[in-house]
Amino acid sequence: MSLSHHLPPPGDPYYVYAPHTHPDPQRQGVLTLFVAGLPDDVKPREIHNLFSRRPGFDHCLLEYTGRGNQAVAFVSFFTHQAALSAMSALNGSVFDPDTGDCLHIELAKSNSRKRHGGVGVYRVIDKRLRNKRTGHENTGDEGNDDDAWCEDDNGGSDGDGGSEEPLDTENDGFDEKNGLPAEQSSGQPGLKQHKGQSPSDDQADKFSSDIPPCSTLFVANLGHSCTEEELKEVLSKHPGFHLLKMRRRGGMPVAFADFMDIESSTAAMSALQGTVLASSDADGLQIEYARSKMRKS
DNA sequence: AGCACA
Repeated sequence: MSLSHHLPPPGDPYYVYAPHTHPDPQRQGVLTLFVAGLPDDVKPREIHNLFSRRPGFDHCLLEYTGRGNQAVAFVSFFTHQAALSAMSALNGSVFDPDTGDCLHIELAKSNSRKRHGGVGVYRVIDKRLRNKRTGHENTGDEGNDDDAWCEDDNGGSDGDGGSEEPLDTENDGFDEKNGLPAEQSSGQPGLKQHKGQSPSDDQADKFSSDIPPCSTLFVANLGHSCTEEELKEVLSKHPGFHLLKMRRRGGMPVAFADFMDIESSTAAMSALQGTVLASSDADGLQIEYARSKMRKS
């Protein structure tokens, strides 16, 4: 085992020694996540609220499959890395603390088509059959608008590779009691344990980020005693990291971390969001895209 | 909540 030939060229700070792990070459570049493990009474806004907070979020689609009383979702991101980051952040997290339902997330087989109208926030496809005896028809007449706009526009003559609607049916091998390691929580922030009330559903995504993706990150909520070296130590573990600049304007210090590209900054942000440093005062790092890119050298 | 450097 000779790992030494991976050594970076001496004196090249821009060298990326881990050009991003891509466990599945087939699905490299896929922008859409397949989300299973959802309860049958999941609402499209819940999916939207959850994923729209993730950096690089583009759009989502909830589909009530006719099978197994379960719904699946397709969540698309602007970059493949953003999709991977969201997947690692949310996969395995408890979606409903009441029932213990866990999210199962993987890369979709193909990208979800973007909603071209642009009017609706999220898309819904309801394939639930009313004639089938389900005994679980809890959303039958609550006046919900889940089936308001079931889109079925397969007039797809768009020359983008013929991406069809991702109709996955082989992914529902997730029984509610199939061996889900309940203690697989590897320190994931996971979901908040709101039971009785969902947090201001339709407006929650207003808090996410109206800041467009940038290859420079804005890092806040640093401890008073945080040093540039401490932060750089953490950042430099992430591919594409260039350099760090710290500022302290009276109060708490803030920092700007520049990356090679938006994919790198997005991945690092997702990975480091909320990280508690030794110098942290309260909570962890708060990272956003910077409003402007760091000036080049 | 706090976003500079040119």
